[in-house]
Amino acid sequence: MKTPSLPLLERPEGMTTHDYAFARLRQAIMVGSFRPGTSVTIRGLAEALESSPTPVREALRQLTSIGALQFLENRRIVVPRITPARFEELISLRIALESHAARRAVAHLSERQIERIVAIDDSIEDEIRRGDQAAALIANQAFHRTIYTANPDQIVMPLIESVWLQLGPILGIAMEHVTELYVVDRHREAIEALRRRDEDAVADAIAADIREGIGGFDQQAVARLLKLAA
Amino acid sequence: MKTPSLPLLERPEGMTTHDYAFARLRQAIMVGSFRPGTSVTIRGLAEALESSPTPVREALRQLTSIGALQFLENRRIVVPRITPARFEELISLRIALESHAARRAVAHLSERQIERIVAIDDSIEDEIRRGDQAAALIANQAFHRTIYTANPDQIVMPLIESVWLQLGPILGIAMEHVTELYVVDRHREAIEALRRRDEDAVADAIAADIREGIGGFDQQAVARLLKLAA
DNA sequence: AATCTCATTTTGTGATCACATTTTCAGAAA
DNA sequence: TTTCTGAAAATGTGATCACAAAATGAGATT
Repeated sequence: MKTPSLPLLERPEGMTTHDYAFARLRQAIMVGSFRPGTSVTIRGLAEALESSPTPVREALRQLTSIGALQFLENRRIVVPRITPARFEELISLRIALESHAARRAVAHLSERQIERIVAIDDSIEDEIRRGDQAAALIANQAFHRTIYTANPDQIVMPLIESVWLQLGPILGIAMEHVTELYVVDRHREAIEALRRRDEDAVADAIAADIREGIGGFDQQAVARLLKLAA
Repeated sequence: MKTPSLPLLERPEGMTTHDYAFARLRQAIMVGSFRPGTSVTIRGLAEALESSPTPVREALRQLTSIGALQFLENRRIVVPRITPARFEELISLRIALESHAARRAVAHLSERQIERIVAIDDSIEDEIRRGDQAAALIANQAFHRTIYTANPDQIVMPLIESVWLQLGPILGIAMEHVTELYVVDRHREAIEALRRRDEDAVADAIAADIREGIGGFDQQAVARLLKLAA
């Protein structure tokens, strides 16, 4: 049983072993380090994380709760496989959730926060120029997250991250087979709409950003990617 | 540390201790057995469930992943408190998620399934007549769940249930202070729309059902309920 | 060469225990 | 009466172990 390698992640002092395991595994899945269908073992990950089964098992259980992993009937733990239909569901769900979240964040965004969002958008382009796909992905998520979490009572962010996690594995495959990073996004448009406090325009820009970004893969392209994953 | 009492739940043969603990705790929270702000302990629940800390802790960790519980900084485990603003967020999120889910289920519903949904709707009225609030609540959830899960590739149901769970505690309080059960719902309207395969009408009926049901509480009413919970 | 059998190994599960932190609360001090 | 103090109790954490189920793989059989 080969255990996938885990990207490093700083461990803040005082963080419990369980929280660290959860954060590290979560990030690994989010950035596409695990292939769909990969199976992992508690003991294997415990060893990789230099800890013991108990906290790792708790982390894995949490990850299944948010759809990032799956405990099968035969007690095997696997990264869920993605079908073209499931992929399409995930994309349409992203659009529904994130337009909703963006719309409800508009009223809470200060000029200051909008400037921060602009800075994040610039950093995305930096990472793309540098060719660091994983960093660009993280920055792109930060762009979206910063908008949505401007709403202080927001409940939706964990749900959105759950969908991101479920898209992680296919994203990892896509990154491997794309030589040139796509630069197309609707971030400028979203920012302009934020400045105008135009909720409809913000929601539309976010929806278009998703649809034309990862959602832009047609069914054939997804099927091709998934074949590569088998 | 008084441990809240848990509604009984059948334990299928072969179900692991952890799965049983999770299912039982989840249902308890879903039907409002736990008050907002209540704190629970691992050992207390382990005793109530006649098992040991390990599987219970895993179940609690999962429940935090879906927003049903909260591990505080000081390591206390509590049922999240609800503010009027949070309540409003949850309702608007329910509407966004469930209209989306309903819309995407329409094409998959067979006549047969629609008849099953009608039967469930009848059973809701039975339970209301009988005065069994918890049973009516469960049946109402079954009504919604049956519609949404007609879509076989659906991803959204776990997210919807997460929102239901977060509404559970305030629902429990509401049930205690409402003598007569409200019978108003838009189920008939939704069923008619399903029969016509009218996606927009289905989405509208579901949205109205939520808005006029639990969502119908205005901020003042919610604040009053929450004061009762303190 | 393909399939079957069975012993070995691997793996998830759940109970237990030691430890450190937090909470509780009785008694002293102001 | 209120506040402070410190010892005892309660609690979350994580490592370990025994157990049962599942997976593995070598050797036998067809």
